[in-house]
Amino acid sequence: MEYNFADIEQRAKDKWTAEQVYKAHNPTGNEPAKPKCYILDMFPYPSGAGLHVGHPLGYIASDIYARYKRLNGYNVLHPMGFDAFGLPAEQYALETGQHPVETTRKNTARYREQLDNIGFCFDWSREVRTSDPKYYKWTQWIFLQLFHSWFDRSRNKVRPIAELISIFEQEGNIKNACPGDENIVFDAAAWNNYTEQQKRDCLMQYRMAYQGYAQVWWCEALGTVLANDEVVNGVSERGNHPVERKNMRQWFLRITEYAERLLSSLDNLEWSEAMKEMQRNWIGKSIGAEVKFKCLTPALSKGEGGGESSITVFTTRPDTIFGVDFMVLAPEHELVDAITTAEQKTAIEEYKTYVKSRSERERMSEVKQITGCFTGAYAAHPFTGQPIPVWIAEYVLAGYGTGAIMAVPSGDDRDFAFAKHFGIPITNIFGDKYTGDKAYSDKAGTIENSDFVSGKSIAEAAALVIEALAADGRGKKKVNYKLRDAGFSRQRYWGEPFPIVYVNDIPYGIDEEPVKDTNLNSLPVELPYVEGYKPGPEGQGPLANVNEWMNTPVGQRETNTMPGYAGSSWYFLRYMDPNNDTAFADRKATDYWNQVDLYIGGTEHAVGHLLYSRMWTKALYDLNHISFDEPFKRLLNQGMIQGVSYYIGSGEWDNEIAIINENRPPSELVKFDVVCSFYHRNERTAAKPQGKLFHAGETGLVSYGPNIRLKYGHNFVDTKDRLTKEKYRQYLTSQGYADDSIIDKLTKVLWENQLSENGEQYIQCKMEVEKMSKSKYNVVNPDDIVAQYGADTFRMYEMFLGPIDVSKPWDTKGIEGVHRFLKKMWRLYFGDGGWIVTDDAPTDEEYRSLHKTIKKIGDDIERFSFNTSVSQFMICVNELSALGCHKRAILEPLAVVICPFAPHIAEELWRHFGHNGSVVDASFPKYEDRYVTDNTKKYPVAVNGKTRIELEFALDADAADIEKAVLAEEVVQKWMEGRPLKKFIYVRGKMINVVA
RNA sequence: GCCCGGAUGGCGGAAUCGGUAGACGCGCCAGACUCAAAAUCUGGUAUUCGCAAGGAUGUGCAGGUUCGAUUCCUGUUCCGGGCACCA
Repeated sequence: MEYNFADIEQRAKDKWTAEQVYKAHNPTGNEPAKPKCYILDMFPYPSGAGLHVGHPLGYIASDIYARYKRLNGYNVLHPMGFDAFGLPAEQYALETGQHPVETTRKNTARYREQLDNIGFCFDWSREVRTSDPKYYKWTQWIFLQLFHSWFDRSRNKVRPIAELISIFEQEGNIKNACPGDENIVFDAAAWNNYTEQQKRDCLMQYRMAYQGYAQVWWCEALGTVLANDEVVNGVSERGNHPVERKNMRQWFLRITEYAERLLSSLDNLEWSEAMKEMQRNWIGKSIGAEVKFKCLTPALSKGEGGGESSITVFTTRPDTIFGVDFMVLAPEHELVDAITTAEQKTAIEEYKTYVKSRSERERMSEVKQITGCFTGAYAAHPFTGQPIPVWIAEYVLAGYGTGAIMAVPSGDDRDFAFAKHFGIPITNIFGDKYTGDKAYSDKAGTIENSDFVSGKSIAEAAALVIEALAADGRGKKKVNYKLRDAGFSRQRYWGEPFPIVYVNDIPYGIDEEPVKDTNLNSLPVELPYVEGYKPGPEGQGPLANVNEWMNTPVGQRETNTMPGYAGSSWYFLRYMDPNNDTAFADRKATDYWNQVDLYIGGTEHAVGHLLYSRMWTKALYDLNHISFDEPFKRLLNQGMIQGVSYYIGSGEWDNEIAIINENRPPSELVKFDVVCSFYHRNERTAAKPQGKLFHAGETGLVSYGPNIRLKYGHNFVDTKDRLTKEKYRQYLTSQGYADDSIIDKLTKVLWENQLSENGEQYIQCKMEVEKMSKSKYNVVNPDDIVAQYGADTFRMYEMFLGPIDVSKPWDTKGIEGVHRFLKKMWRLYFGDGGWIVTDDAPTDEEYRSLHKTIKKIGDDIERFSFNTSVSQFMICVNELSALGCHKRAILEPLAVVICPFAPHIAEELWRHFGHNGSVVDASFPKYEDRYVTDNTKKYPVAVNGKTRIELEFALDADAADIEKAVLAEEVVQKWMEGRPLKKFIYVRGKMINVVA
């Protein structure tokens, strides 16, 4: 009886669906108490390209873990859903004229089909989609909670804004400094005299969800704001139009208030150190000082305010203050215009224009080219009073620290390079340590040439400087975080609308006066269905075009929408109670399922999604909506599955210039045709003049590199990466080139001189590992693999490829081995005539094979080493086959052990063993110690570290006896070469080393 | 540029706590079965010297610690991910 995976898998799937075996139950109280286990995958964004074999990697891992936990008696929650709002769907809508609702529906259906094909144990009855109004109703609700709350620094938690208002009414903000603007200070009387507008403005500076200003990429030609992704080489990806940074009013989440808690509670999470480190670096806590430098600019001292103006800098090295030779402001710094002298005005304006065209990334990465501009202004050194020149430069970012730095060129590499470049004299404050060739940035030694801190260590000097500055209010100790508040507005259509209405230009939540009593007050605020998604006027989102939606009798609705991470910041809570219409989830459900026990996803979410989710969880915890303040107890990062691309080497097209034009006579431009279809948008091979990307049909000049991409080459090359003439013909046909003359033209340069062993002409292709993506023509669809080999083979092969957390290339060729293994396993159970399992008593050897496997699989699953599990199954089946074992006592437990990996075949075998229920509900077998421990060990015996012989001893043998036996050995004597024994090393169960 | 990873045969990888480097699989080579092919099975397969026995070398590169290093430390090269509006 053959291993007919198609039948087997269909039967298993039908059973699972019919009996709803994967439905997870929230406990009702009178059920037997099972420990819970919440296993979650990062839900996918349903793109139009469908799933490729890389996507399910993490899902298979979580599926194995979920099934294993269930076999071990846990109540398992393992849900799946879709992150369905986002930019790509809108982009696609703009290009094709299909509504995002439609494309999203189609794409999710396709994803669902592909996922179902693989046999996951997801409880689909709990599916969530972030773009479903029933879901985003609660995204909006949580936004309102954040809008209506503030962070109480003294209690280190978020509280309702109503409580802040009563504090203001009684004592002003004396005890609660304003996080949005430290200069806002008022007492109760002042507060009570504020107008409504003034009160709302003030509260906005406290809210966890607030409005402020942020720089965005503005594209005049497209009339829209662009994502970083849509800006390539300084121009818009669509149409190559110029772009610039523009300040716009935006919503933000005040995540910075949580910086310290986000940092400190990392210690309790079972995440990889690397992942925690990335979050720590992102939060970027640094301890230093804030120092005020008085401005010496005449223009300012004459200013109308009359008060002294000063530049505040943040520095992590207050000890180096006597080495300050110049100061640098971010070009966007608010003081720049005020302090710039008349002579420098033009130069400064020019420089600011240049900086507007630069991304933050470019500004931070640039080290070779040093740019900056002198403002003409000077500031006074806080101790010496010496004038210090004030510059602006792109390497200082407005968003970090105070947007201004004190530059110490003798102690900082970048300051040093800047000073050298602009010829600014450098003061040495490190004595002999500073040579003048480069900055001395080591944090060791003493500070010199520095007045009252000369001769002091760095720590002592820093403390003394801060003390001296603090004495008269010119500075103070300061903790700074790199973390910035999260921009929460998008000028887009396909996202959650804000539950905000502007009344007299003041934003109100729809649940508060004066909106509360109108018909606008109910959630969700539904996204209106519109035909077009063109940008609104003046950089507003498309919703600004929908007048009947935007304009209400009470006021105007907010026309921005929420960003992609809004819905994904809390979805793990919704799975616990997905259909609840009166709360985001019932408290009983969230108390029960609690934290996610295991969360699996890619490292690309290290600082975005994972940080925002943690913040939302903390806010909901502080406001007493849930009972835990960290969402993901344990995190596992899966690596990427990369694609394998094949290239045909060719000298002929090297550096050739051709004109792209589809209407040219075919006879002359055959080469170009072929090249173009191979090369389409492939930056590796078609150099893009002037940074341009070519789309089919565009016209321009292209020079070709020496490699041609063989699209989907894995379908054509043989095991030695060779492309035979026949396969090449097939390839051209698949690309729409049926004309043999093309082949002849290409033949001259492409074919190898020698024929293959089979006497065929061939091209030796070059294999390369790249990202698996549609644009690289190397994607492999899991559906094809499942159709050819079955889901069980696919699942096991994905795991067999390598460790879950590292990137590795997909190679379809290797799948045969796993498929052969399953067929071989099948033959333990079935002979030519059918079921051959007997009730014979197993031998000791058979028991050992089984029990070692049970132990290894359990251990491996617990440490997520799934690739070695697959190896162990192979070893076990090889052993049992060699022993001719067809015994129930061995094979029935084996079927259960393999169930997490290959659930379909396990279900089929379970049925043949006569069980009515599903194997999913079986129990994972327990191993017996006596079958997994050995009594003797073959020790490798080394002489001076080199293994020379293997000797077997009992594990409980006496050390002295072993030494005697080893030294008596002829081979050992030979390698000791007559030298006396210096040391005898014996590690029980490991090895023996004789040192002579 | 900064932060975080990774590098082991022709290929994917194993070696779980510093203790026999290359498990398992692919590919390749040889053989069995077959009219033939497929499927299946058996044996071999890091490099190198040697008929063999056996020896030498070998985990990106250069050092270090150790009786012993793929594993720990220092430096370095290359590759991948992230860098705040892709998700």
